[in-house]
Amino acid sequence: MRRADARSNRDRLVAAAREAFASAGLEVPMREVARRAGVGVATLYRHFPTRTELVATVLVERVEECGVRMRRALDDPDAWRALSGTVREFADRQVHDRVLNEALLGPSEFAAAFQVERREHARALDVLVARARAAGVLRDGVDVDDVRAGLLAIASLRRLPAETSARVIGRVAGLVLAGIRA
Amino acid sequence: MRRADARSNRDRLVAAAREAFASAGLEVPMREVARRAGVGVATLYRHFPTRTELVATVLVERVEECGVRMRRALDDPDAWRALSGTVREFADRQVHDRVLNEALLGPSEFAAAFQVERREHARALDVLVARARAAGVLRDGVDVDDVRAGLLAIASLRRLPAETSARVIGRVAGLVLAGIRA
DNA sequence: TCGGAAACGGAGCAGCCGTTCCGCTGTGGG
DNA sequence: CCCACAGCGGAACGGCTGCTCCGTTTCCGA
Repeated sequence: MRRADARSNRDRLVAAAREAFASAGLEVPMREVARRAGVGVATLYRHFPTRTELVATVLVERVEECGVRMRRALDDPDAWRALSGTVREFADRQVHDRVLNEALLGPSEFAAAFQVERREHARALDVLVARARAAGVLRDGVDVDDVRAGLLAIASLRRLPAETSARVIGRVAGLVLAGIRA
Repeated sequence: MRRADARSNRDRLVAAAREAFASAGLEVPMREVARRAGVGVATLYRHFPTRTELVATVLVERVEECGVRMRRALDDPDAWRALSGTVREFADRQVHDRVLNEALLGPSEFAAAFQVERREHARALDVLVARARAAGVLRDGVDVDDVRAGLLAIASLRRLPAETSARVIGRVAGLVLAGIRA
């Protein structure tokens, strides 16, 4: 990538991929990403030798963003607000960016690229749930696996058509929160 | 289908399709269904001109079975037991037969073939929820759309790998029930 | 028994997909 | 300014899918 045009094409590809993934899901054809970026498929493949690498590249930035929010939640002194806010943010992301959670939950082919982040995320969730339980705001018997199952359920609603998914996801998030609260 | 061998092949195809759909999901290739039935693809296509018709044929029997259970729930004098039992049965079906709910919920390509059943199902759920609310066992503000969203969430967990889905679905069902109960 | 229609099997078609090849283009160091 | 070569576009490949065509086999009534 010694030439300036190559770098600019790379940037346009990443931007096009981010946009395409967010709006059409992770399974948009490579041709479509190239088309949106206004380049040929060969150019796309020169910068990202496989589909997986393109997805991983787009996802790292989102995952980092996500880590920031998690750390902010950990700083919240109100244990219930921290946990419920995390669940709601997660649901929101599902609505506006149908891609991200695939990297953090679910046995996705991209999971391998984010092992470290996934573990960090899981540990943060452990802490949030433990603190909520210590604060007595959780229903008896609820554990972190329940919360994780709830998040997974929200995440798997991503495949619904966009018009209905926002409404359904919102309701499910409310149900999950009501279901774990004391 | 004037010949006996044709009828027997048809039966074998339906059996193979039911088995294949239940274990591998609705998207198994037609070739694979034909292979399991021990016939050629042309035979499969002669009996079921499109993939959709095959799926619909396999699903009707399940859907009817489902209607029976719904009617049984409507007869239950205990409103909470009727509703929660329905949710749990729904979750169970998701675990053991990853196909059925696609026909009853969700904007699937097969929805059209089951309009009547879907409407009946929806009305029965309306009644179950209305009775549960009248009995005072529902949390304030919970309506039938919340329950439907919960069912949809359970249904969309179907794509998880079989080992984990049973556990996750069970937990989500518990969460949903806890989330709607007073 | 026998012959024609019914039913069959599997190669083949069209249309997706991710990925690669290769001849041309246009950038930028000398 | 100029031309080597990094970088490009898009046709093409291989592999998947749902679905069709057609030569061959098999049933079954007369």
